[in-house]
Amino acid sequence: VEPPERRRPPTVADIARRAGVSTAAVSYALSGRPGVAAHTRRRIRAVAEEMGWVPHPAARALHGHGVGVVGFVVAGPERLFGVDTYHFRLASGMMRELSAHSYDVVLHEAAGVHEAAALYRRWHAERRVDAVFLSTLRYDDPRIEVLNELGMPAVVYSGPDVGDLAWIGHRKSDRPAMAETVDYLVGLGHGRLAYVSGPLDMRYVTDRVDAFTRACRSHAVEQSTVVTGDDRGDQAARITRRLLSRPGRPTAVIYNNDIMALAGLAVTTELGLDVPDDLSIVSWEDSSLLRLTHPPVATVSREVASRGGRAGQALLALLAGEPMKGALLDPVWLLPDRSVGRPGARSAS
Amino acid sequence: VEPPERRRPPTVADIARRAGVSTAAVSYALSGRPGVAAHTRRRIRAVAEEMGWVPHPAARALHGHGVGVVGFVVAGPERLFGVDTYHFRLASGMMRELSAHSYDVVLHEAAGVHEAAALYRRWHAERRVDAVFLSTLRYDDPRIEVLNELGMPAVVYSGPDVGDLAWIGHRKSDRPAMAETVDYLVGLGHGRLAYVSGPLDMRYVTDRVDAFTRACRSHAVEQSTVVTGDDRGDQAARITRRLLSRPGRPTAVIYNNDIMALAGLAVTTELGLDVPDDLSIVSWEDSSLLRLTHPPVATVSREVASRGGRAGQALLALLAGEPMKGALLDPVWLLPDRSVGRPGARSAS
DNA sequence: CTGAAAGCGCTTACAG
DNA sequence: CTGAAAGCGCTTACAG
Repeated sequence: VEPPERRRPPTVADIARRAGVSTAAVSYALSGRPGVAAHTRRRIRAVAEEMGWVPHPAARALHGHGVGVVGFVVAGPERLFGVDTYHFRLASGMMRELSAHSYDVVLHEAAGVHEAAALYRRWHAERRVDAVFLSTLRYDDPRIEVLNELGMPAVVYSGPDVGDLAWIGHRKSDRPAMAETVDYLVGLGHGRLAYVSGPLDMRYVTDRVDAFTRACRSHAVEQSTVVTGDDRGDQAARITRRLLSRPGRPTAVIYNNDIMALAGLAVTTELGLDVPDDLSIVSWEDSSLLRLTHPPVATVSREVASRGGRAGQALLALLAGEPMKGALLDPVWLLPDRSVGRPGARSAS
Repeated sequence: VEPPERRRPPTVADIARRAGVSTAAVSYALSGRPGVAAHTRRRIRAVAEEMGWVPHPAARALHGHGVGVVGFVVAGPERLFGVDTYHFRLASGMMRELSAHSYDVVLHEAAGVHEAAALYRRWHAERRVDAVFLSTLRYDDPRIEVLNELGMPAVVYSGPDVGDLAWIGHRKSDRPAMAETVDYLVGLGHGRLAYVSGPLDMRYVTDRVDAFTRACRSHAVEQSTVVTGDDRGDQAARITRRLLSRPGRPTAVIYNNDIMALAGLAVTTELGLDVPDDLSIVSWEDSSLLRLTHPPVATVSREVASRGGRAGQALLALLAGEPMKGALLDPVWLLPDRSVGRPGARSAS
């Protein structure tokens, strides 16, 4: 057996020599731009094909062409990596769309939005990516500023209010879905509702909180509670324990994500309470985890990967230079399941 | 509003002009190699710093230097992406290690090992990555062959039997941990054990199956069952239902991952059985999910991200040209929890 | 329509 | 120790 040597791949010069033309002719022929006769083009392409030629991206990048890479920085907090799968699912959908067009996706974790912004600067200086995707917008998000300053092509997952950057998102963020969820619970007879939220510096969280509060007020529910969570399951468990062990405990709880809902469900069961008779449980952003629990948990939104796919399409449009300002995602709604019912149904019947 | 312009970053020529030296002097000064006087070097570096110079990776790549990117292809099956978080956690640990050394990580999903091998060919031809990380080895894995043929630097997560490629892994794969787990369960009095495995084309799976079978045989347990799963929760639920509804049902089940264990736990509870009195449950590769369930589930291995970190270190060694053939990971063992107990403890007490 | 030439930003032998 | 020059693989005005 021969030693596995990295064979030197053929260059345009090799092709030019073999085809008996100049490297410029090869370049024009291969790029598909006018400048060579049709038959010359055919011949050059045949030679290139035969020699297994593939363009060297570094050489192309030197001429201002893209490097064929899109970056996605997941901005902390660090303790969530590998627990909350939300961003990975988003990335997964995005990758599928982009890789079909030969784009690679660089995934990066940053401890926070400032670290993410610093990374954008480095990526820009080193020309490592052609565009970035950005999600989970904060208030006064420093990333937006930096991207605008650098003139770095970007798609932001948010509402239509991110300055000049392109975006995808829902028309009124998560407000309509939250309002509808509260309507549904109230319609079932729930009078004491709680929302265990995510961190309040996230814009989508305050949107949900606000919609929750408004909807509860408009229905004049007996009691509405918002508890600020940190998206972690163990904290959600502690919060749930506290909520359920006080008098006038809620009859329905909405959790910010599936890990939290899972933890809430476990605590409820452990306390000897029944779901949904004693407590109805609703979650957001499910990863299909909650269809495996007993009982399965109702969730507002599931198809995270498909939203990542839409992000990928938006990025492709942007990179192709197409006019691309914003794209609305399909609205999400509560999908009821056995974790939700009329309060006290068992004891009542 | 002005269109956001991409400012032209400074080049070595800019620095040379400003410092009054040649571009060669700049290159030597910046690379840290001999060729310029110490004070010249200092001055040039100061100018570079002041101008915010960062090397253009494409230009460096043209000289045979690496592009500063490591690739990790997760090879199917597709339906698992975004559900099983194992590879993401592995990638997360790897990223942390590599990004500290300014390497980016390209994550890619492929439908299977042949698709992954094809992607390696493209990456090699396009010089997109300096090295790859490869996990979840199959039998006669085509990826190994292709990587050897291309002479592409790679670290394989496996045992020490991958030809000339570098590897990380456990000395005897997962065999010792599985054997110890069976010992532990038998020691508690379990006589009917089941292992709900992953797909049998994975080498680590057959290692676990083999160790399970041997250990059960050596203890002469009354009954040992291996059911081949596909790593999905819904299938694990069906398997568990079948296992538990037949006479002589197992008293302890080992699941191949945490999603399967979660589903198994839910089915057991739904059937009105108690964990651990009626059934003890053990899982593998937990993402901390199983510390949130009721009861929390005993798992064999948890620190997946830290193993990804070790992979990252191995890759860095390889890329630095250090002699790097193999590295052993810390052994993993069963961490008992409340999902495991003596069979029939409650009825007995 | 075609070719010779310069250039992208960096590195590296090669003379001084 | 230093500088002028060539080159990595490709692209793109610019003459013919």
